[in-house]
Amino acid sequence: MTALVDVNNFYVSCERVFNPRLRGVPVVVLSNNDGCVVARSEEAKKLGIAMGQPFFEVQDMVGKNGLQVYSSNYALYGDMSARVMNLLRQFAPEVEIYSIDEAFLDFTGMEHFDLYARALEIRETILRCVGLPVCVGVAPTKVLVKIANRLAKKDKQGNGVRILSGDCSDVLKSVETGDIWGIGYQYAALLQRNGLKTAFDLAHASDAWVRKHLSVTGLRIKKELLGQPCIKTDTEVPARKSIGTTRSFRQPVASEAALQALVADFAARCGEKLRRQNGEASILTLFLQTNRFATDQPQYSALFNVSFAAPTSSTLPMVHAARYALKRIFRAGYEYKRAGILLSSITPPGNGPQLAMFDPVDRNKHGQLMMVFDALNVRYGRNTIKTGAQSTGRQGRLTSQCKLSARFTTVWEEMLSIKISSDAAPGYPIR
DNA sequence: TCTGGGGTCCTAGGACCC
DNA sequence: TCTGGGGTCCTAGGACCC
Repeated sequence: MTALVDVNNFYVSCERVFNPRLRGVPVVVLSNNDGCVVARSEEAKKLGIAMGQPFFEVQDMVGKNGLQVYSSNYALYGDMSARVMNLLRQFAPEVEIYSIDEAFLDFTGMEHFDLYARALEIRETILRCVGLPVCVGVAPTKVLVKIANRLAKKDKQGNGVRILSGDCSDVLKSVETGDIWGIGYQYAALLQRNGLKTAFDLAHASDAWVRKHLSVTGLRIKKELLGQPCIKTDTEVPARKSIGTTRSFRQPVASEAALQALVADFAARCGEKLRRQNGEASILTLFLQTNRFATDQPQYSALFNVSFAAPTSSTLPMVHAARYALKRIFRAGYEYKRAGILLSSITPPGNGPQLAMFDPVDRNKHGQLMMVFDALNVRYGRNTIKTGAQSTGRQGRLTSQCKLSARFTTVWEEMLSIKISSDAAPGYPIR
């Protein structure tokens, strides 16, 4: 058996831990650029706000319905997530951290325990120690445990725990195909066209048909619905196969000079992420896009790959490659809305392909330099030291964050302070 | 006016090898 | 008329996840 622990409305719940006034009222958290809604409280869902909906479409609810709005605060959410994951490790020998707010727990061999009581204990522990509400599903396969967790969340009268075992036919008949983990919008439409409406229908379709139309991934989902585990629990944190830094700009950017600085910033950020996982990359990709929603404006999008002579983790050749790539694909006369840098073909140090006889980058020198870069930037804050090609920070913010809460748990100066009056706590010394 | 960011896996097709 | 078999690697594109 496998358990899935998932924090309810994670980003919103994190904000509520430090601001109890947000409880019981509609709250949403926005995506990076304050563009889309990425988390909603139950009250916000009831107002009809959809996941991924552009914020400007619901903005009038701020005044009309008392909607509370927050920019995403990844420093806070990342730290809260780490606290939850640490607590979960005491409940199972193997924990797979699947995303920032959910984890699979391997319950193999625990079938003779009271799994329901154990799931309840997980829920109570997380709530008591971190202040976050979670739901727990338990089932024999990952696809089924996703369904169990979803049912636990949907049942408002229940206590946040749902166990699926034995014959699940009735449950599967109540689940629409689009609500199955791994069946997205396109596959759900395809299944619908072919008369498969529920998880039960998919589970009993022929293997050959599923394989043909939904590829091997679909076939695995089908078997998991029948209780045969096909998707392994992976507790090792896998090294990333690609690393990217991409941004949509609040104001479109037309000048090549401004883009040169921005792509240098993205490349430098990618280098930091790559070094954190102790990898080297062989390929750098730059892409540029105009605003695809502005259909009345001329559209252009392009992508350019640069291969390094030898795999590298140094920011300097990355910045150089990014600027070179921009020179190759930049076209004047367009308003660029989005750009990004991707690193790929990532290998452990010294293991990647070398494409040239001589590596133009002095590995030792760059290695030491980057250690100093990273140490300074960790100690004194991001971009304390950077390459001359990067932006100077004087151009003003390119992205916007309208309402960012404090980094309550990771920055001393932003820690929550509480005033206690002597009337509120008679008999206790006030500090 | 306004529309995120960061990933993974799979498939088809082309180029190339012996 | 008729034109092999068995591979690898790469890329682009499509699907999905949170």
